[in-house]
Amino acid sequence: MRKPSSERRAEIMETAIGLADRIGPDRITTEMIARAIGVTQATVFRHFPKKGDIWASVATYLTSRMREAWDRPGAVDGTAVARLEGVVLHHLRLIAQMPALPAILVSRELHGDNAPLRLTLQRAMGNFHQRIRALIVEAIAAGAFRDDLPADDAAFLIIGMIQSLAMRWSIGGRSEDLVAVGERLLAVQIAGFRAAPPPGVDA
Amino acid sequence: MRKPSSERRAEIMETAIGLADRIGPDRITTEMIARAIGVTQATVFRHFPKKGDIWASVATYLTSRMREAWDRPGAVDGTAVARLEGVVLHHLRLIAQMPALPAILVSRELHGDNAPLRLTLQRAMGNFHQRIRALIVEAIAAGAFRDDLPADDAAFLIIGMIQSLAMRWSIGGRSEDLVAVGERLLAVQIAGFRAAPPPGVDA
DNA sequence: CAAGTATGTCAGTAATCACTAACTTGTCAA
DNA sequence: TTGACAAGTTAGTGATTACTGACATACTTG
Repeated sequence: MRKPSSERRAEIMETAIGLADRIGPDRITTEMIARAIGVTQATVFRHFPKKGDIWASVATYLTSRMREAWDRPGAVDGTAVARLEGVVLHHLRLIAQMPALPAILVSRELHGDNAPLRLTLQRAMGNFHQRIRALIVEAIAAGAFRDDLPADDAAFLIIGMIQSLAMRWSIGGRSEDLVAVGERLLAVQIAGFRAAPPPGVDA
Repeated sequence: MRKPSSERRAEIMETAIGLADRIGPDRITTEMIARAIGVTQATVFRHFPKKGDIWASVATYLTSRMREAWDRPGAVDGTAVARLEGVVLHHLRLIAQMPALPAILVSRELHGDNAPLRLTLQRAMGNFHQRIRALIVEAIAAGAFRDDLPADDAAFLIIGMIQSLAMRWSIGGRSEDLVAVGERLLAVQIAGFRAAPPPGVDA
């Protein structure tokens, strides 16, 4: 089963991503990848000189997939709030398709060894934050969100909701419908952003 | 340097927790632990027959420390909201003291191999959720939070805020003051819970 | 003080890992 | 058709890892 290198490389990356979900990103061996594909271990090294090169490629692949999801043109119309919901739910759908994503993004395989790679990932996450923050700012300007809402922190709350939901979903047996639960939590969070300022003090 | 086994065991566990922060829970070797303590590798195995036993002990140690933080009697007085803030900030202080905590809690070392251990951790997390949920219910009853707030989901939002903040703090250089940022984010989150129901529709 | 036991070291072992060199086979263009 | 290169295999290597058994030395208790 001979394949052109580009195909084989893609196959190796996809296999690594798939295994990362079940085994854990840091525990995958080149032998496992080779076995899953149906080639010998040495073949893996023909296409990726170092094992770390696989993860570097995976990282750029994942960041591009994420950017795709964030910048999709379909999310251009509608209110800012609707677009915010669109971006968040789209990201959740991406995670549902690729459950290893959160685990890979925080793995030492990517963060521990390789400094430029770490920067790439941090920049990607930063972009996500900026995107959400911009939508929140827009929603405030449109009067949908309270005008004393700190957009920066609010964006972190949204991202936190996504991340922790994904983690819970991953550690639990994936029994729930990730997107459905996310939709519910997002509604609660957005309701809090929408509401008028708190009436008074409580202490 | 001969020590009683209980002391040595504690020393090994603390060293493992400390190394988990810098190296990553899944990458720690018995050699690293031994070296850090100043004994030979074989000594580690005298006190923990299997390497996994170290992590099992660490897990019960961590869960008990967390329970301590959640159930501290000092948090009994004050309004429900004030106690909620107390519990959250106390948990953040615990993380600041033990930065490896989030990484250990989601590591495959604890979740992948050992099924009963996984249950212990899930139960601990569940307890935390219940604790926060109960405080939210109380705050709703007291009129501090809107009465249409779903306590279950709101508790998940709080926990998500903590977890993602801890993760960001860990991956970034720990440059920020974890507790201070947490206080700020928590205020935003709670403001959303307090506010009156959203005035209208946006689409 | 003597003896037993708890703690520690020394020196391994088998398994596993990333990675390599030499050789073979498929593919495609001249 | 053939020559050249791309893709795959075989059979290793040294390094690392969790773990073990035999021996040494400190404590402690009768």
